[in-house]
Amino acid sequence: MDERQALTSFAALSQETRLAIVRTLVVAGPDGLAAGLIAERMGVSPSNVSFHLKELERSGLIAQRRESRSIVYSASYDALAELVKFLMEDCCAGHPVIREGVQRSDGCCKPDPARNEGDVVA
Amino acid sequence: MDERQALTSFAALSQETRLAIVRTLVVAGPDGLAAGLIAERMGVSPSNVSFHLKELERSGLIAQRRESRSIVYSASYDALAELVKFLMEDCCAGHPVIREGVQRSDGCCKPDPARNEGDVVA
DNA sequence: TCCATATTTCAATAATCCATGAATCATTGA
DNA sequence: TCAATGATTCATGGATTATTGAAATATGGA
Repeated sequence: MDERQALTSFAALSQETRLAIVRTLVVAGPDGLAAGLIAERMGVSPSNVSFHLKELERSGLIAQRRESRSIVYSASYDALAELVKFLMEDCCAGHPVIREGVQRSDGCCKPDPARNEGDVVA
Repeated sequence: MDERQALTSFAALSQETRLAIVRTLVVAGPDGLAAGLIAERMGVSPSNVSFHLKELERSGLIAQRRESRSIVYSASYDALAELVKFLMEDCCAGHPVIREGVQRSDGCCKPDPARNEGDVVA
């Protein structure tokens, strides 16, 4: 991920509705959600959600596909991972303290003892 | 980190000059850099850098201290780690795929065998 | 105290972003 | 083809953000 894309990704995530959309789509999974459903869940107008969805798509954080009459949006897991990576690398570059802080506190980066071979960290 | 702070942090990082400042301060380390030096390195006017520094401080990503005539800014590693964590948790919540992607590709989350006890973390 | 340095604050302007509602486009089924 | 559905686009107005240069504030040394 280049800086330009990171900037637009950060901009995309800096708006309440858009952050909520991304969180919702991440939870929704690869099947995604139709624009109308998203608008309903967010409690915003169709044209407004369309505006934000376009912004998110421009950043690459979500993808769209047409499905009959609906346009279905889904989270781009790759882009999200790339963004985390970008942030981590910038941080790690200067100070390992940060990545340690991340690894330590939430279990997200900690190797899960329950998981077996094929684990990423191993 | 609550959502409100994540939003302002993303907003802070969504501006080219500010992202550059953060990267520079992370590399600079805990000693930080004086505002004037930052302005010089970024190639922007003192008043403009002051505007952006205030924005970054408001988000909590950097901290300031006075040192004689200078005001010295430094990266807030805690806040940066919290932000990465926020992004990771939101991602991980819905899809482990993302954290896997992050862990796998850059070695940032991999424990470094070369490092020995007494490293920053200890 | 007076001056120079380092930085911020302020005011004004330009630029960008967000919300709204009307109009338009694409798809489906009668 | 016509009407209905689902969604986007467009134009507008209001709000926030960014840039600039001048003025103000704080510190340290002569």
